Amino acid sequence: MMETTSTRTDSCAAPPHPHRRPEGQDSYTISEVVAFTGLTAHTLRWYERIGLMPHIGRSHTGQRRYSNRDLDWLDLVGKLRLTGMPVADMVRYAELVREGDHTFGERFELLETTRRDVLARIAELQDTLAVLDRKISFYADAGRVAAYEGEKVR
Amino acid sequence: MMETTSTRTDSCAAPPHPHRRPEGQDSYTISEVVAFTGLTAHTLRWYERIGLMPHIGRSHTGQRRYSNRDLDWLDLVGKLRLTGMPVADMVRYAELVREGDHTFGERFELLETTRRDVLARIAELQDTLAVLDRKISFYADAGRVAAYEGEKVR
DNA sequence: CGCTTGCTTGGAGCGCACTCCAAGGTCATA
DNA sequence: TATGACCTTGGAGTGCGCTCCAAGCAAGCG
Repeated sequence: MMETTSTRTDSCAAPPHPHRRPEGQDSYTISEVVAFTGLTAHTLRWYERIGLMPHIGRSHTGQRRYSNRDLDWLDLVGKLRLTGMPVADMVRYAELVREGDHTFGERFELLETTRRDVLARIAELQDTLAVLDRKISFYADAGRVAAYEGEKVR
Repeated sequence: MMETTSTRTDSCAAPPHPHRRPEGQDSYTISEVVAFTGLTAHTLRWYERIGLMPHIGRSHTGQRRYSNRDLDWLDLVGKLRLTGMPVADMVRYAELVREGDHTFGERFELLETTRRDVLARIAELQDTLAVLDRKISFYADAGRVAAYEGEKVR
C-alpha cells in the first residue's frame, strides 16, 4: 500500500508533539508528515506548489525532508483551515512572511480580521445550537405528536 | 437588473420575521424570497430540484409561490448549512420529513449527531482562537523583533 | 403592438480544495 | 542484485455547492 489517504489519529491526542525529534535531527519524510498531520502526500506537495509552504528542504536525491519548523507552519495552517479561511488568504499570509519584517502590520491585520471572523462564526454556531436544541427537545418530549417540520423553528 | 446575486441584509437584523404576511395571504414570489433569505433564485430552484425543498406551490401560470411554512423550512436549512452539514444530509432529513411520522427516531438521531458536531466545531474554533490570540499578542507587543513564523505556534 | 421585467426549464459551467494518474527514479532489505 | 515500498513530477480529474445560460412564456405599460 502507498499514499495512504487519511491516517488521521484520534483527535483527542496529546497536546504538544510527542513524535518530534530535537533540532538538528529534525528531518522527516513526506510519509512521516502524512502520519503526523493527517494530510495526504498529494496535499502536502500541492501546498508547496501553490506557495502555501516554503520550498521544503531536500535530501541529496531530491526527496523532501521536513523540519520541525515546517511542522509548526503546518499546525498553523491546519488551525487557519479550521476557521474556514480560504487557501488563497493563507497563501497571502505566507507571502507576507516571505517578504520580511516590513509586512508585520499587514500580517497583524490579517490575523485580527480572522480572529473577528472566528468569533462571529462561534456566535453563529451557538445560535444554531439553540435552534437545534429546541428542535431536539421538541422531538424528544412531543414524542410522536403531530409535529411537522417548519413549525415554530425559531 | 434581474437575478440579484446577494441582497443579504445586515445580519444584525430583527429577530422574528418583520416581512411576513399573515397565514392565508402568505404567498411570496421567488424574488421576494431572494430578498428575505439572501439566497439566489438559482439556488432556490436548485434546492427544489434536488429535493431539499418540497415542491413549491404555483400560481395559475406556473410561477412559484412560497408560503410561510416554506420560509420556515428555509430558515432551518440556513442554520443547518451554517453548521457545515452537507446538502446531501439535509436532503436526507427532508426525505425523512416527507416519509411521515414513522421516521421520528431517525430524525431525532440526525439532529443529535448534528448537535454533537456543532459542539465539537465550537470547541475547535475556540482552540484556534487561542492560537490566534497568542500570535496576535506576539505581533502586538514583540513589535518588530525577530519573529519568524512557526516560532512556538503552539 | 412592441417593449420590458420577471418568471420558467434542462443542462452546462465554474471555483475551490483537493485527489489522482502515469512514468519514472530511489531506498532498504533479503 | 533484485524486489517492492516509497518518492518525484506535471497535468488531468473529482465532488461539492452553487451559478449561469439559452430559449421561451406571461403580465403590465405607453
